This record gives sequence, C-alpha cells and structure tokens, in this order.
Amino acid sequence: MSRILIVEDDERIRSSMRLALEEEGYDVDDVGNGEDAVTLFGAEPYELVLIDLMLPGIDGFETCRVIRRQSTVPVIMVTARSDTHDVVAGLEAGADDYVTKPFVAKELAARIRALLRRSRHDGEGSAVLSFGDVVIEPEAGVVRRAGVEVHCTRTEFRLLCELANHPGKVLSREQLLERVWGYDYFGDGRLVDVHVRRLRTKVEPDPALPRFILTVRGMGYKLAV
Amino acid sequence: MSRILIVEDDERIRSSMRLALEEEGYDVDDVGNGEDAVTLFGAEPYELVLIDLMLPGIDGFETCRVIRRQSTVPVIMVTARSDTHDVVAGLEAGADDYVTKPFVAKELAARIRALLRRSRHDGEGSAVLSFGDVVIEPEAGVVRRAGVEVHCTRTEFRLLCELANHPGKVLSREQLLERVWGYDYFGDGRLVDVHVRRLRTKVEPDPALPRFILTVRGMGYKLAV
DNA sequence: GCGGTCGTGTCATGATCGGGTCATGAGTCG
DNA sequence: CGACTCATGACCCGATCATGACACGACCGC
Repeated sequence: MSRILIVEDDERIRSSMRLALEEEGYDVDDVGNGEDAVTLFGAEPYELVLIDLMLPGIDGFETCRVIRRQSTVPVIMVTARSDTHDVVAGLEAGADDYVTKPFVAKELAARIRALLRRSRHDGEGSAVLSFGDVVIEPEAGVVRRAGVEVHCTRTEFRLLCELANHPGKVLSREQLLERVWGYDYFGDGRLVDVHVRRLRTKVEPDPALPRFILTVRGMGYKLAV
Repeated sequence: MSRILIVEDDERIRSSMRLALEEEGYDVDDVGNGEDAVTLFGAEPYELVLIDLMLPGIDGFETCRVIRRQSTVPVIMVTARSDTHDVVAGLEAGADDYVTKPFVAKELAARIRALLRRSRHDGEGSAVLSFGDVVIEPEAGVVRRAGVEVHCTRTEFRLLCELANHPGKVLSREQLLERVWGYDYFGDGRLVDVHVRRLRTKVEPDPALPRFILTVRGMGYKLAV
C-alpha cells in the first residue's frame, strides 16, 4: 500500500496517528521535526506527507515549502490551529489540505484517500480524459457522453485525444496533422476542419455553437478548459 | 480566469458565494438543484464545482457521484453538516474537499486555489507574459486584462507577444514587420501603426493616452517596463 | 467476385471576420 | 510656418472557416 510520512513532534499524537493509518493499511514512517522530515523525504519515496504546524526548529509551513520545492507529493497539514489565517497560509505554502486537531481518524483517512485518488489520477498515464460530460478512455478506445457511448471512428478518436491531452492549448492544423495523421502527411489543412466538424456533431451539445472544441481563427483549434 | 459552477439551493448563500468568488477573479455560474447542475455541467466547460449537500431533488452526494461518473473535475462539498459521517460520505462520493458552513470566504478561496493548483498538471510549464494588469498566455492564445479575456486577432496577438517579449526595448517598424508579418513582407510601415492602434483599444486603460504600448517618435514602438 | 456499408479525403459554396489601404486630422519639430 | 510623423476612423477585398455533398477505396457478408 501507499507509503505515508508523518511529521509531528508530539509523541502521543504521532503514535496514535501512525496506528490509525496503519489500521487503514498504509505503510507509515514518522519523524519529530522538520529537518528529519526533509532528510527522510529525500531518501525514501512517499506518496503522501502529513505535517504538523508547530514543530521544533523549522516549522510546518517551512517544511512544507521545502518539500514542495522538490516534489509535487500530496501534503496535508494537521494542526491544532484552526485560525483562517493559518489555513490560508498552510494552503498557500503548498499544502493540499488542512485538517484541524482534534481530528477524527475516519475523516483524516477519508481525506487521505481523496487526495491519493486525485494525485494518482492526474499523475502521468491518466487512464481517462474528460471535458464537460464527455469521458474518453484512450486504452479502451471508448468515448462516452453523459454515460452513453458515442461511436467515434479511428481518426476522430485520435483527434479528440490529441485535443483532450492539451486542454486550453491552441493546436495548429499542422500540429494536428502531424500528430493525428502522421509525420509524412501532405494534405490540405482543411481536412482538419472536416473532422473537427464531425467530432462536434458527436460531442457538442449544440454543434452550431461549440462550447468545448473551439476554433481559434488563424491559429487552429483548442479544447476549452 | 477559471470557470466555476456553484450548486446551492439557498438563494442568499448562493449569491454571496458567487460574489466572493467573482471577487477572486473566477467566472461563476450557479444553479439551485442537482438536475440543473448535471445538465449545465454537460453543456458548459467548468474547471471546478462547488456542491451543497442539502438540495431539493437529488441531493449533493448523488449530484457529486453523477458528475464524477462523467468527469474528473475537482469537486468541493460546501455544507452546514459537519458530522464526520457526512464528511466521509462526501469524500467517498468523489468530492476532493469538504468545507463546512459557515465558511470564511478566504479559506474557501484558498482551498479552491489549492485544488486547481493540483488539478492543472500542465498549466505551470507554460510561460506567461504580462505587463500592468494584462496577462498573455502564448500557448493558449489568450490575452486577459484584469482577469477578463480580451479577444485578439492573430496579427494583434503576434504583435503583442513580440512587444511583450522585449519589454522596454524599442522595436522599429521594420523589425516588427519582419518578425510578425514575415521576412518577405513588402508593405507600408504605416500598417504597424494601425495594428498598434487596434491593440491599444483592447489593452490600454485609455487608448488615447497609452501607458504600456508607447510610441517612440521616429524610431518605432516599445512596451513600457 | 459482387454489392453494400463505412471511413476518409476532396471540393464547392456561402457567410463571416480580419487585415491592409486610404483620407483626414492632430501633434511635433526644425 | 511648413514638413514630417503619427492617430483615427472608414472601407473593401480576400482569407478563413462551416457546411453539405460527393468520390474513392477498404472492408465485409453473401
């Protein structure tokens, strides 16, 4: 299961957290201060880090910042201070969530699951692409809209994936021709238009007024973010 | 800025949330029940969804699940019920975060930022140009002024990028013609003036008294540092 | 082999939008 | 005061794109 690092100076809280998480099936390490946390984090792979705010030496904010500088690992701040200012500061320091003590083990576990779910998901090789109510499963070669499968041809599917892989970025016709049709393709750039149109009829709520597959005049096409 | 969908039945809370988020620069839509939420979500692109737990018709959990079945969009539950059981249920339903009312706007905004930060796996890599309250995203082909998108044509966009790439440096008409229009362009240098003017109407606070795109008499144009 | 279907690329048409030119006026400098 | 430079607004043509129709070939069942 996932490896989790706990950074907490209070011995009792630390071991109770550790127990609770091991109960959930996680592989847990724990340290009592920020320096050790940074050292250990550099030496071992962790999938998530829990940091207490009040630490001897460098505090939780700073520890979080240092870790964030070298990694995008999910970080949860676990602390007694529930002041809005602290919450905001913690999140701005790079934490993904902020839980106040006394916390309930079940809730912390749920938040950890939610965070791991997301971080795995938007990690590389995300199995699923989506926009609006459209879901694309590149592996399965399936496109669904509002749950129902939409049949796409091979070219349409590749084109859709190419757009969905770069949401918000404008892709020129040349780029699309190269990536969807192949490096050696010498054809009319208008060809892209036709396939975009066909895609729109299958994927857009109103193909006449596209909301997702947008044309950027003179530049190409892009998927709305 | 990012588009956010609010799902909340209480009219007052809804509008106050909306205001608070618009204050932060987000582009906000809101609906009063789960059905409308799902419908709108399928028809418009959103980057994040806020869902209240207590909704008429299908409740917040179910709304979250339906959306989650169709998309990996970040979801935050915002609700009055702070029971651990509800928190866990919300997160298990697919929510990424769970905020209890009464909430502080600053904290909600910070949590939204944290979530968007993580969900944008790509956004950070792209370079961004800016001056004053204008932000240019070359990859996305987007120009924003004070957060709101300003439509620029292809030539305007290229010209603006060219200027923004050399802030403080005077660029002659010949240089601009060469770099924006192409090496072989033989046309009137006045052409640049016209496009500068068009840019100014879109980007300058007062186009008659330019503060950013400055004319250097006899030499060309430059972007103010 | 034969006819049908399906996917793909090409073409013609029409609407829209963007870009280049021009005439005019204001501002600036010698 | 001219001469030059730039700003402004209007205008027209051509580029660009959406759309629908169609031709060609691959694939498949018969």
